Amino acid sequence: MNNDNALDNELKYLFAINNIKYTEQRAIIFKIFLSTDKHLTADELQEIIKKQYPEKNIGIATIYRTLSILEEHNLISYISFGTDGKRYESKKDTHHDHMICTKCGKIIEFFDEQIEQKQEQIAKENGFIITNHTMQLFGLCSECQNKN
Amino acid sequence: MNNDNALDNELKYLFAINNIKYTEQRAIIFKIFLSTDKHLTADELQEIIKKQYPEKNIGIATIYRTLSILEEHNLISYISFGTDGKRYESKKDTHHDHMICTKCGKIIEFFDEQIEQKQEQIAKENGFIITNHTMQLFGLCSECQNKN
DNA sequence: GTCAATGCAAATCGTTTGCATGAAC
DNA sequence: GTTCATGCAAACGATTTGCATTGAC
Repeated sequence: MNNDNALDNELKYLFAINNIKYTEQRAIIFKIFLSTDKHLTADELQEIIKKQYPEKNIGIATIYRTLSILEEHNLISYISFGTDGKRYESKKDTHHDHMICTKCGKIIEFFDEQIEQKQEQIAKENGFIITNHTMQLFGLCSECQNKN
Repeated sequence: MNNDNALDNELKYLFAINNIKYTEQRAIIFKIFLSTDKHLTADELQEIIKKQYPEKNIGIATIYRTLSILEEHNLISYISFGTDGKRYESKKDTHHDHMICTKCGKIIEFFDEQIEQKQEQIAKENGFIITNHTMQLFGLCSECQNKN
């Protein structure tokens, strides 16, 4: 399809300026992130690939390696909590933090300029340079509060 | 020693009101948390036990089980990032968040009332009830900035 | 005495690595 | 053609589990 070719060319360019060699596997993985707002584990990604590209077989090792590369180049980011592994999301949206429902797993994204500024200020006061940060509020989403 | 007995009795009481059966292993683990401000992994805990209580042998499974129980009852809390496992700390200190140096692993604790209030406000706006939260600023501590 | 906690070893889960093969430039 | 990416299977590290034994009440 034309649209797909156009997108592929965009990806080739994006990868090129990031010094990432273009391969079909990497493009597929990145396109999945562009088309969803979900926070995916490596496993879930592989499931999606099986459904969406049944003729392709992308090994789990390749998925992990690709996720690392995309993350190093700041094209995706991840959140992680407990033992359940990392969940990745595309960085097409601006930075934000997460509220996570401990009952149903729902993730709500939010952003607060004031908190961001405060974080920078606190870091500065401690002679610390922030390269990255995560903030996660755990609790119950409104639906789960009523499900008792 | 008398002091130890007094502490043990306090722990017995603390465990009792939390509905945690008192065992020597659990007491040892909890006492280590009371006597340090470090953020410990299960492994590190076992090492400390080997040194501090050479005559005791506490299995790693017991340590993990105890950590879960103490955490469920809010007597300890943990931070986790990446694949390196959870790091636990006692809750004897008030709530705080963490700055983590990605070079040397140093952890700086901090607390900001304004951020805490903002978090509550944002949660409320989303109909979300916070039970718990973590905020981690990753970057370089002042020493590591100069080590280049 | 009963039932839950422990230690041990085996199992599990997410992730990483070694290696032979295949694709990108 | 050379170099780097892939898929597979084996390795890994943190954590969990099954089970026989021990300890708490």
